[in-house]
Amino acid sequence: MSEFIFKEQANTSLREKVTNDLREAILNGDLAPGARIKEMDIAEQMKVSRGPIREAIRQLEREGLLVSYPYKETVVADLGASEVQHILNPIRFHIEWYVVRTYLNLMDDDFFAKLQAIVDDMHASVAGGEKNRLVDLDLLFHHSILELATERTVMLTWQSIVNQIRLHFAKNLPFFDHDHMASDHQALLDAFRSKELERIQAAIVAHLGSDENLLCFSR
Amino acid sequence: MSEFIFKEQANTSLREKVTNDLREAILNGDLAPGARIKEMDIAEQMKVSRGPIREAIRQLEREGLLVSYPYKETVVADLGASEVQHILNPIRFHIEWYVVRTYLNLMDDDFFAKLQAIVDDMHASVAGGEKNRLVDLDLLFHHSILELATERTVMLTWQSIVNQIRLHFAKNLPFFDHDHMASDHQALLDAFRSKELERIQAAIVAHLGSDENLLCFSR
DNA sequence: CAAATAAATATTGTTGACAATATTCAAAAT
DNA sequence: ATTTTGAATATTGTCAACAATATTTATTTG
Repeated sequence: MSEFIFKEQANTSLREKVTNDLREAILNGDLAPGARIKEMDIAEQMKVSRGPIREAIRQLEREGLLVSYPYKETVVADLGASEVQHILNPIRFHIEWYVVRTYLNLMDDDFFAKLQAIVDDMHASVAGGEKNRLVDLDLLFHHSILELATERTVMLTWQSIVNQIRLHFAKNLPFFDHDHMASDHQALLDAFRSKELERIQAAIVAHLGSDENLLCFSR
Repeated sequence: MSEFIFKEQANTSLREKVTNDLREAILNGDLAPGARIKEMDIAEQMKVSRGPIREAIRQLEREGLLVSYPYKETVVADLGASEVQHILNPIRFHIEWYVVRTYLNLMDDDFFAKLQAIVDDMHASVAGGEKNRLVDLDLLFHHSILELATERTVMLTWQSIVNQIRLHFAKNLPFFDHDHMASDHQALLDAFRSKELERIQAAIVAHLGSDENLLCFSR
């Protein structure tokens, strides 16, 4: 057989689509924090049975987007800014810094080009006022970095926090300096290109570490 | 109505019991890393239908104990020691250090007594050769600390890694110095009692931070 | 005999019905 | 009027049957 002409057809189960759609609705704000999730409602709107819905709920619960009270109800989670600042962002920082310093040698021209394309798109999004796209690109940038790692735990941990970060963005995006968001990632990329660990660390700290919660790692 | 005489009856769904039993089996080693999980097998052994089993699988997947390949199979996850060292333990460190420095004022005599009882039990477990109990007590010690925090994210993050830590323990316990495990926690507790932040930080670093991955935080 | 094809089996994915639990609302009692 | 009780309703939890997909085995074909 000829090989690798076509990309493998994604075998997405209904459950997976439901999970994605539900997550999207939460991050959109269509389902605001505190909103109750009624299985039957969702099932009817999506024209599927409750089975896949329930499985999706279990998954989103573990992603921190839903909170479920047995035999009672499940509601959309709320998230304080301080939790992002003191807990989630430091974890992001830690993982990313680990991956970067461990897999720096895997960063080649192709990789840099890919990141540069994302940053360029970010600038375009800012200019065009496409705020949601800006968030997607921001997280895609970081996702691309984490893809360098082979450890399953890296992606697993990322997935356990990334959607809470998205929720935070959705809530607070209006208060962010969008220009700064784009140029910040350019600075990160430039630091990667230099391959100087200290400069890279400083860039990541500047990007993720707030002044209130300064982190310094050695090695 | 009279009040607070009886403890609230735990309303555990079947799904929850299944989740706990499955998790237990994995951590016991009854289901070793790589072992395939056949829904029907489990369902028949537990005498329940596949519904709750599938929901439990989704949950344990997000806890990092199972890996699921759609339409194919789900297997018990494997975990490298380096992932614990470089990713999970640093996250533990971060959360615990955040909670301790933030909620230090909540540590009262009752709290210390509770931790002391756990440490005493640890020593007893070492003497009695009850290794699994030692692990439980170790993690209970840290869980008790995290309970000081009110942020939902703290427990959520802990839950997303604690069972992987347990899996790591189950795999490597024979190579640990059990005496040292117990006395290490006594040192932590003594540091808490002193309420000196620098001493506490040093104790946590000594406990969780390896020399290869030294962490230092300010504030 | 080796490779391709097709039938048979095993396993996961989905559904709709039924059971258990919680909530709401109206009637009764104090 | 307030509380208590109990029926009615809504919602979540569980199940067993059916559908879709993957794997294995047997069969054919060159």
